[in-house]
Amino acid sequence: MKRAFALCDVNNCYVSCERAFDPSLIGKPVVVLSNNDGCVVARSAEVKALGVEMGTPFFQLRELAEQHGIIALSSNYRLYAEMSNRFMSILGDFVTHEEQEVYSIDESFLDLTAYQQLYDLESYAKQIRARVQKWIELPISVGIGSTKTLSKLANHWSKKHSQFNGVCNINDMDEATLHRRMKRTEVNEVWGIGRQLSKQLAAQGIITVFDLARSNPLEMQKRYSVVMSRTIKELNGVCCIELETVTPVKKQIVSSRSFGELVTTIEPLEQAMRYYVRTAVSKLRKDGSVCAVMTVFIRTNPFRSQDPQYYKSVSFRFPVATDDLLVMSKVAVRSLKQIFKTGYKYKKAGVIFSELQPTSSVTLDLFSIADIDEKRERLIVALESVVDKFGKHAVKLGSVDSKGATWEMNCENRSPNYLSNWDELPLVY
DNA sequence: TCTGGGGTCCTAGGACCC
DNA sequence: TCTGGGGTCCTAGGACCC
Repeated sequence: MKRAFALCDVNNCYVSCERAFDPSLIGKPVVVLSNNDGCVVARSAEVKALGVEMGTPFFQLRELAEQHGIIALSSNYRLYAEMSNRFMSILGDFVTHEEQEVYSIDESFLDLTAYQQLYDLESYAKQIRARVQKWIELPISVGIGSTKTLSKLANHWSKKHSQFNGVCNINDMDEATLHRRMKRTEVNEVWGIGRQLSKQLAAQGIITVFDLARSNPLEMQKRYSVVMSRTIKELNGVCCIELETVTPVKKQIVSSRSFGELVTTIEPLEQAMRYYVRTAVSKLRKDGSVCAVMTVFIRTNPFRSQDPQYYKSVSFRFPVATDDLLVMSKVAVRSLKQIFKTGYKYKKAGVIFSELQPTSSVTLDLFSIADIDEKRERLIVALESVVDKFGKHAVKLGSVDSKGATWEMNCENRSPNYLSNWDELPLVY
C-alpha cells in the first residue's frame, strides 16, 4: 500500500499567533521581529506580497514599513510555544501517538497510511484544518504525499495555489499533473536543498524539482552526499526518511545572544556568560541530562567590515559530566578570560553544552514567587517529599538564581548529604 | 637526501533545517 | 547607526599520543 504522510503547518506562525490574541491585526501587514528587534522572523501574507524576505534586517525596511503601515511586533516565544502545544494536541486527536511527529514549533508530520481506507484523505485533512481554525484560530496548511519530502512539497503547493484551499494531496494527483507542477517549481523549494546547493545544481543544469527528480541518485551521491541521493529517491516516492515519533535526545544545548550595542570590555561579557550558563543549565536539567563538554565563544560583528574581526571559542571537558551551575559558571568565566582580547568590538557570545548524557538525578524547578517565607515553606515541603522518596542522603541543594527568578534544587542519589538541618537552608540572597 | 600510520581530541567552517 | 537563536550533520587540518 502506498504510504501517506501529511505535513501540517501553521501559516505565518508567529504572526498568526499574535492575531489569534489580537484580532485587530487580521488583514493588516504584520511582521514579528527577532531579539533586539533585529530581523524579520515572521511575515503576514500582506507583507510577503510586498516582497519582504525572511530574515530581512528591520532597519532596511523602515521606509517600506512606514509607507504601507506595517505593524512590527517583538517576538513573544512563550505565547508561540503555548499555541504550538495546543496545535500539536489537536493534531493528536486525529492520529495515534505513533503516527505523529512534532517536527518544529509550527510543523507536524502525520502518518495517515492507515486512514486511507477509512477516509478520503483530502476531506480528513480538511477536518483537521477546520478544527484547528475553530478551536485555536490558527490557519494551517496540509500537504500529503507518499514520502516526507513529497508531503513537504505538497504543503508548499497548498500555500502557493489558492485553488487547493490549504490542502494538497499529491497521492491523488495524476502523473502528468504532478510532473507539470514539478517542472514549474524551483529546485530550492525541495526540503534539504538550500541556497548553496541550488547554485551548484543550477550550474549542472538542474533548475526545477522535476530536473532533480529525474537525476541519477547514485551519481548525485558521488558528487554531493548521501543526503542528496535520499532526497532524489524521496521525490520519486521511495520512502527513505521515516517518521520520528520519539523526540531524539538532544546532542547539544546552545545559549547565545547578540548584544544591543557593541561590547569592548570583559565585564559585560562575564555577566552574559553567567546568564547563558544559567539558561543552558536549566534546559539541561529539564532534559534530565548532564554535560561533559562546554564550549564558550565570543565574536565581533561580521557585518561590520570596517572593524577588525575576531572569533574565538574554547572547550572545556569536565572530569565528570555535570549540571552544576556554580562550577560551570566559573569555568565559563575562566574560559572567557582565556579567549578575550582587548581591541575588538564584540557583538555576540554564547555557550554550547555538548556530549550530553542522561542523569539519574532529579531536578525540581521550584519557585518563581515573590514572598521569601512562602518560598521557604514550599522548599521545605518539596525537600521533604524528596526525602520521603529517596531518603535524606539523596538531597543536594543546587543553585539559586541570584535574582531570585527561579529556584532550583538538585536531588542526586550519588551526592553526599549536604543537608543536615532544614534551618540551614541557604535562603538568603 | 630519505621524514610511518593510526587514533583521538580540538578547532574551524560549511551546509542544511526551523 | 541598526543584521536572531537553536538545532543537525559533515569535513578537514593540526596537535598529540603510541
